[in-house]
Amino acid sequence: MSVTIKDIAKLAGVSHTTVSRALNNSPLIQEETKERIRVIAEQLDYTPNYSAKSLVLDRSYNLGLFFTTLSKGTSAGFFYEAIRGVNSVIQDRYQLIVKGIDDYTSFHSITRKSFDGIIIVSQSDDDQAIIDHIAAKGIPLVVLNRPVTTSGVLNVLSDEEQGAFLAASYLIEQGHTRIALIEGRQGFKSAQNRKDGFERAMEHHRIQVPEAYRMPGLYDLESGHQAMQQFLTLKERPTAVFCCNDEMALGAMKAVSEAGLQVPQDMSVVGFDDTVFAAYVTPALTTVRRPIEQISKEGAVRLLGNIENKQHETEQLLLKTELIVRESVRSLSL
Amino acid sequence: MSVTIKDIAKLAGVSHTTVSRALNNSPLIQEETKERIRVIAEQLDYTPNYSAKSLVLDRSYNLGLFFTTLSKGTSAGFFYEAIRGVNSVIQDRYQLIVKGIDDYTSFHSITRKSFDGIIIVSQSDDDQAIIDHIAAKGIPLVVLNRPVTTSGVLNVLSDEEQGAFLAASYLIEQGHTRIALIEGRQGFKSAQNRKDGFERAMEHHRIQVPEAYRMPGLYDLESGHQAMQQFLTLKERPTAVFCCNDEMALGAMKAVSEAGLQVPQDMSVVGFDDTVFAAYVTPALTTVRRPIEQISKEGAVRLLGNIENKQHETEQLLLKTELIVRESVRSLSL
DNA sequence: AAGACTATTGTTAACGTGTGCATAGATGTG
DNA sequence: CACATCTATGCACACGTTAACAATAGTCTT
Repeated sequence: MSVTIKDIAKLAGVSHTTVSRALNNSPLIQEETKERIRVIAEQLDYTPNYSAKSLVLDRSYNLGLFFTTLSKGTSAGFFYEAIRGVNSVIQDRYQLIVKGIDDYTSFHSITRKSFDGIIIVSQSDDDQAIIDHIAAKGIPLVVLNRPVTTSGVLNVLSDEEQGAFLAASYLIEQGHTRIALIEGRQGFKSAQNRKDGFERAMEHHRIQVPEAYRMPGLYDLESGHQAMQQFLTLKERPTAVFCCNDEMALGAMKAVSEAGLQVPQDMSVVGFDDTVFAAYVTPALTTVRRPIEQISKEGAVRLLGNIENKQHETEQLLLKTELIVRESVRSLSL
Repeated sequence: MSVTIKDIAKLAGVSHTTVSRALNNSPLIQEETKERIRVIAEQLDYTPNYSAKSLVLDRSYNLGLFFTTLSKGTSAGFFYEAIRGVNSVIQDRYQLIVKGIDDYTSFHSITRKSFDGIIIVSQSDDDQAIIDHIAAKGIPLVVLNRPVTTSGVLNVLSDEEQGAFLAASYLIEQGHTRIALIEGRQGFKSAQNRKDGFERAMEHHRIQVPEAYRMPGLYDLESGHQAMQQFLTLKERPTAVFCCNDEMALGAMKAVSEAGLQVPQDMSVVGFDDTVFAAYVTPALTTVRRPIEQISKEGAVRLLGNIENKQHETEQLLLKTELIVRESVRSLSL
């Protein structure tokens, strides 16, 4: 049996209502009464029953943090940074409930009663279904990492198209003209954005990219590895490869060294994400940094604001990406 | 306003009691009545209010997944695999609440009412305080990744001492005698276990490790990098370095190549954990694999069993580690 | 000093669900 | 046919908390 406000009330010789008010620091209660009740609560090691609170206050104290998938395709570093960012903001005001969207067989159980607010770290257009569901239920929602136009939904993301443009342009500025592309996972919005930025840079500088210089990828080490192996068999090899994330870049670099070649002397490589190990591989990887932790922090802050003020500040926040030049690209212009 | 069992009752012309029983598939209710009620519930898009259920059933439907820290020292891959493992087991029966133990200012709010069970992924002896608290409250608990003897607490971990022994012995078998150690983060149990395994191998083969061959580390890239830089300044350098995790090994390898030397020709390196990138760095890293995802799955399965059967199967499950030989160690015995 | 007002506390109902007990009807039994 | 038994349902209360309203005592005003 756990201790309730009624137990406290009995000991303090007051009604349980007074105890409730005292513990919630209501101005209605005399200061000395409050103090007396607080002391007793402390002694009894009282903890409020949050189920009861939730029932009457119509708040769950739960915040959902949903990823497109937990089981496939989400990179560990991304996942980690996102949770860290959100966690650092919510502190102990809410419980953080982590879920993979693809684990839901039905969105039925997602209601106003079970979540005070939801953060979706979205990697795929397929997430639109759950976004619509949540918006329809009127649950405060912020979508991170992917642009979204649903009305009433907050949106925080980085400008990945611009980042890819930067990286691809950098390759061109270093004198490369035979440039290949390893694409991201099919269906992930980021894959499309990064490819778009790449294409724009190519068109802008009037560089042709033959079909053989394009390979699909899955955002993992192995697919980057395979794609680069493919490029290395070509008669006229590319001199540089733009990889849509760092993990594929690492896999690609592995393939280069296995073939007895060197990065960047024989092949230049750029990645995307600036994961923690990018600076530590040899050669250090030139890549694009996007502020995931900042995105998730901003998202959480905005969500909390939205929950508490009820005001729908429906704006999209676009954070800039940054090219991090290291050692994996050779300059051909000298 | 959301729909409740009373709304359904009104439409079905029965009492809310009957609706409650019908939806919980009680044998007391006639089959056709059940069906009629189910249809109406479906039409109204009824979802039970879990706060109310929790209040009366005294179950929270929450499972806590606590890490020693979210903000410092936990590696992304470790974190990711642990969450995946647990998530794959619980499916939709419970909500998974992720927290960092160091975010708690007080354990006061951790009660039977707020968690049906808790999984602690423990990396430090300091976690004993929260373990004691949870055990005292009588909440079903499983501790992963670190040995624990508290009575009534389930425990699943890998035998890291043995893994480190394997790896260190392997270095010796390859003919190395000047072997250095980069230790794990101070206070983390794994750091102690791995060091112990290393020491045991050295003693077993009667190999002396001078003080200059031991450096503290923080489990991150940078500390591995610094430690190796230190070793490289020594007059009589080690020929091999045992790093207490892969990230430090990667940092160490970086330092070697920065010094114009090569792994494994000039310096052999072994890591620990077999993180995803271990196979893809150049040279591929020889390391020790421990089954984190399996540990977290086993842990979750046992916890659920414990919650539902109430039987305390207080056993410790020790999973074996495995040496993964790749290319980062040179054989001196030829 | 009577009425109005204020400060503090208590009474009671409500949130949505589950369950022990009562009840009514149906069925069986000798 | 009287009684026991069984089946299906309803009634009333409980879980722990908050909040609208009521009540009491004290203070102020004129």
